[in-house]
Amino acid sequence: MLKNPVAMLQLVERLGNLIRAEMRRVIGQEGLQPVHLEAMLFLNQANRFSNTPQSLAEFLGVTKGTVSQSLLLLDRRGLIERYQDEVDRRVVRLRLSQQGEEMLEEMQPASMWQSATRNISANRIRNGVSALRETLYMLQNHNGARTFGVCNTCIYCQRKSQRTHHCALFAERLSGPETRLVCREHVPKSAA
Amino acid sequence: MLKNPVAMLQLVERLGNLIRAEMRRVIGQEGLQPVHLEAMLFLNQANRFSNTPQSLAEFLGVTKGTVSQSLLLLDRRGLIERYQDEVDRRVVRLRLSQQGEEMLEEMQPASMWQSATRNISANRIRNGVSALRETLYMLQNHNGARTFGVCNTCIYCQRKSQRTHHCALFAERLSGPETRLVCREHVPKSAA
DNA sequence: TAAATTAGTATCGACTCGATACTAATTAAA
DNA sequence: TTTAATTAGTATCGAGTCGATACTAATTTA
Repeated sequence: MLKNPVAMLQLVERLGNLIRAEMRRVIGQEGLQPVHLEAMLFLNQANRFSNTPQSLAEFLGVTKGTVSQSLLLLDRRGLIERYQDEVDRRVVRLRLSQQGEEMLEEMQPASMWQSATRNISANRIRNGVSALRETLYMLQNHNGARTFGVCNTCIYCQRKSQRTHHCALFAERLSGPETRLVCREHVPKSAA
Repeated sequence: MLKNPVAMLQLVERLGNLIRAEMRRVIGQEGLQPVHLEAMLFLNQANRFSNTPQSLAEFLGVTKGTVSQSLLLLDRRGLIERYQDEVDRRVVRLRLSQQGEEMLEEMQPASMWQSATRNISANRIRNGVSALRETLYMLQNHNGARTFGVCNTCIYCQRKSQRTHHCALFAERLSGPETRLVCREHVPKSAA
C-alpha cells in the first residue's frame, strides 16, 4: 500500500531527469539551457493574464531575479519580445518572437516520447495520466503553488454560448482558442 | 490516440520540475544543489559494481568532468567517502559517509509525495507505475542509455538457493540484500 | 499626500555544466 | 617486451543558473 507511491515518485524523478538531460543535449547546440526551453514552452502556452516575468517565475519555481536573467538571455538571442503593459506600466509582457516560435517548432520535444510510448496500451496510459494529474494538483495544492492548468478546466471559466466563454475572475470575455491556454489563476474544477 | 502520450510527457515534466524545485528548497538550506541530492540518493542505492564516478555520471546524464566537480564538493562537506579500488587502481569507489546517511535520513523526500497520493486509488497508481516504468525502459533503450534497475529484475540475476543468488555477468555471488540494489549493468527481464 | 506594496532589474558569489587538456593505470598490439 | 591505445579520473575555463540583497519606478493603501 505504501510502496507504489514511492515507486511512482522515483519513476517520475528518473523520467524527469532523463527528459532534462535530453533537453540539454538537444538545446545545448543552440547555446541554451533546459530552463530556457521550459520558459519558451510556457510562453507558447500562457494566456494574456499570465505572460509576465512574475508568472513565469512562479511556474518555474525560481525567484524573479533569476527569471530576469534568463529573459535577458532569451531577449539577446532574439527568441522573445518584451513590451510594456498599457494599463499597469510596471508590468512587462512577454511573447515568443517569430524566431522563437520557429525554434520551438523544429525542436519537437514530444517525438521521442511518442515512440517510447507507442507499445503501451491506451488504457494504461489513460490511467497513468489521471493518476499523475491528480497527484500534480494535490501536490500543488499542498504547497500553495499555482496549478497553471488550461483555462477550460477552471472553475472560473463559464460557457456563455456556442462560441463565447467568460472568465468570472477577471470578468472578461474569452475566445475559443483562449480557453485552451494556460492561466496562472487556474483553479481546477475537481478541487472545488 | 496521440494526445494522451503528450499529456503524460507534460505531466511528468511538470512533476519533475516541481520535485526539483522542492529539492532545491529543502536542500538549499544545507548549501547544496538538486544534483547533490540526486547523487546521494544514487550512492545510497548503488551496488558494488556501480559505486564509481563514471557510473554516477551515466546515471545523472552528465560528463565525468562535471560529476568530478560535484563529488569534490560532497567530499569537502564530508557527505561521501572516496577510496581506491584494490584491483583496478584507476577506479575510485564512492560511499555515503555516516553524516551523509544521516542527512538523507532526515530529508525524507518521499513524505510530501505520500500525502499527495493518499487519496488516489491503489489500482490507478499501479497502472500509472507500470505505464511509467515501461516508458522509462523504452526511452532508455532507445537512447542506448543504461536502465539502472534493481538487480533482482535483471536477466543476469540467477537464484541459486533459498538465500544465495548469482550474477551471470560478473560471475559473482550475491547476497539477498545486494539483489535489491541498483546496478549499472542492469538489463530488464522484459527486454530480453 | 505619505507610506506601503508590487513588478521588475542589477550585482554578487557559489555552483553546474560541457569542452578541452591533462595524468596515471590498464589492456591490446607489434 | 616494449609500445600504442584505451580507460578512469582530475583540473581549468567560460557561460550560465540561482538565491540573496539592494535598488528603481509605478501603483495602492492609509
